Amino acid sequence: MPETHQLTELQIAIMRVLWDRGQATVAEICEALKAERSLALTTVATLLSRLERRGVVAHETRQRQFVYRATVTEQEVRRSMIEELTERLFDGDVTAVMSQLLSAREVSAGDLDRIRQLVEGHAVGKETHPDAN
Amino acid sequence: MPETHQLTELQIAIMRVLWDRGQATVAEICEALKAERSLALTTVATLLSRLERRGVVAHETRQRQFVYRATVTEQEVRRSMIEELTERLFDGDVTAVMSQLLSAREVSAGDLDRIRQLVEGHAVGKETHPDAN
DNA sequence: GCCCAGTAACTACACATGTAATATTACGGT
DNA sequence: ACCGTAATATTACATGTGTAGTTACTGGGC
Repeated sequence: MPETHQLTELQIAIMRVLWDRGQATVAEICEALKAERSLALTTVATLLSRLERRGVVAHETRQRQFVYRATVTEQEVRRSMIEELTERLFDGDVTAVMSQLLSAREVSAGDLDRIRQLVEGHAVGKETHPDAN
Repeated sequence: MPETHQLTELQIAIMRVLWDRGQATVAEICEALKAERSLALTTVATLLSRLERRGVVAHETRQRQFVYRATVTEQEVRRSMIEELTERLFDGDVTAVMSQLLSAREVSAGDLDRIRQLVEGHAVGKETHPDAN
């Protein structure tokens, strides 16, 4: 059972660096984040310890420095968080979420095409016999 | 324009009561929530004051009791929150969110049909105005 | 062998949230 | 007029988060 990993914006930003690079030192993460937000090294270090306490990252010491890596995948967190949102705010109604997504954003024609394919692909892989479309 | 309304699970639960009923007293909200979580009246009152401070609910006094109502619609909050999630965790990629939604949940054939219609409807009614819905 | 610079550890603080006890206030009845 | 009771207002406290200063440790250079 995957516990629910709810992360804040800043926590996600940090995780993103780890997901993208596989691993990183505090300094590297700090550097990577500098564009969006300028944080002190100690700040990033604190955040990382807390994330480690929560079990979503881990570190090993390499030549006197902590090298962090994520222990949960982006997939897992994405799943957790979209699931939570769907449940809490949309009462589990996937269609409502889709509707919201489509109406609130600019969705290019190409995206629409890919979405169509997703839906079709999903329809095929269903055990409920092929409904005539 | 629309500030971002990020609400926690409990806050959403309270808002839901207001959205469903239009308005409610502290006692009514407390009662409505009793099924999922048993909270003291004062707890609910505190939560409501804070929500009022944040501007998402308002109250009027009616025969000695506060009657609360939401000042933001469920639509607005849904939009805000799904938007935020899409942006932060999915890097704005609507298709990725869709994919996650489809793969992580049981989606009935009926839902798939409705989703198809959503997509088609969207493909047709593009550009002009962001109304509809 | 000693000290510096770079790291990590510890400490700190403000704000939001979940949770509720206690205090205050004021309406309605006798 | 007084009081009890039902509401609200005030106060409190633990936990999580964003943010960072200060302190402690230690390996490498002189």
